[in-house]
Amino acid sequence: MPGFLWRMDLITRRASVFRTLRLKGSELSGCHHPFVMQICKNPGRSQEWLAKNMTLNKSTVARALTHLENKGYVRREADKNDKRALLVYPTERMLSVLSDVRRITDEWNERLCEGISSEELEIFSSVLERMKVRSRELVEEAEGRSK
Amino acid sequence: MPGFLWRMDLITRRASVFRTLRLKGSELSGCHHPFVMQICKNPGRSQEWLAKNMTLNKSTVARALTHLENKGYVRREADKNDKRALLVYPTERMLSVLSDVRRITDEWNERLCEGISSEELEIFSSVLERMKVRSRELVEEAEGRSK
DNA sequence: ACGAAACCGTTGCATATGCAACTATTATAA
DNA sequence: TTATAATAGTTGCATATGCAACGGTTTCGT
Repeated sequence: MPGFLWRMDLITRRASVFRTLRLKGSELSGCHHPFVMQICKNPGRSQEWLAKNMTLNKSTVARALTHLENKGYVRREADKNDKRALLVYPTERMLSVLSDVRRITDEWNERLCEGISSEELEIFSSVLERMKVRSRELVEEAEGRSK
Repeated sequence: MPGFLWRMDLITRRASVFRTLRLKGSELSGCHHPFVMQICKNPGRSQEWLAKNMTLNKSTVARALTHLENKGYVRREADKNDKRALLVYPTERMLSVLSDVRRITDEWNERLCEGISSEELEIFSSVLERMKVRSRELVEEAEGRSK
């Protein structure tokens, strides 16, 4: 029972610090890493889709993408079937930094798990996955209730 | 192996959204919750100690405490043994909102765990605790290396 | 004892993020 | 069909957070 919330919060913040330290000199800040991952894994999605799936405000997504577009990391195209939407695609440049992003996050994940048995990790991963799903439900419920 | 980092990041962000929604009308934002918890649990610590233990920049802590002090939630006293340090104490007002903060975070934690067996949660908690410790080591190592 | 280094807090500047209001487009319902 | 509601994106404003530089204090090495 003792506060999963605060412990995850701590670990997450430390992961962010770790990424930032590993990124000195890079043009991309640690905050852009999730965008690199999401956009490369899901090319051609709308900003709205990205905001929902990353649980970020759509204005945050819009501004991050403006920045990434100016730096040449993404391309945005109007959706032909829905003139409201902009579809986001990675450029070659973004694809070329994907491996760096992966390397840093993989290093974090691997070293974070040192000394933990694979059986434990298996269960941990399974629980984390269910919590991820559940967290989405809880937020949607809370959002619905507040309207 | 599949990205613990991003999943924890998502869950953590959703927890933040959840707290914010539950807080409509309150004077304290979701960002202040960790301060309430830490200061009530560890009264009389320095800002530096809080920054280290919350993995926040000391300027962030300083500003949050200025805000909380102005609103009457904390009291800061100069350390008699070290004129550099300010010791932070909760006021009655902060103690009176502690139960609300706990209620919101407890609700999140409990509902996040629905459908997960106590055996699994036991292991999850144990792994999370080790990751918390390890995350601190990794950040300290990365900080040392970057100097 | 003294000078250098480390430590603690503050402040200026920059970025990240959120909320609410707005525009334009699409979908729905009467 | 037309008015209304829902959706997608942008922008102004506010807050949260980080980094670096600074000033005062303490510690350490010589």
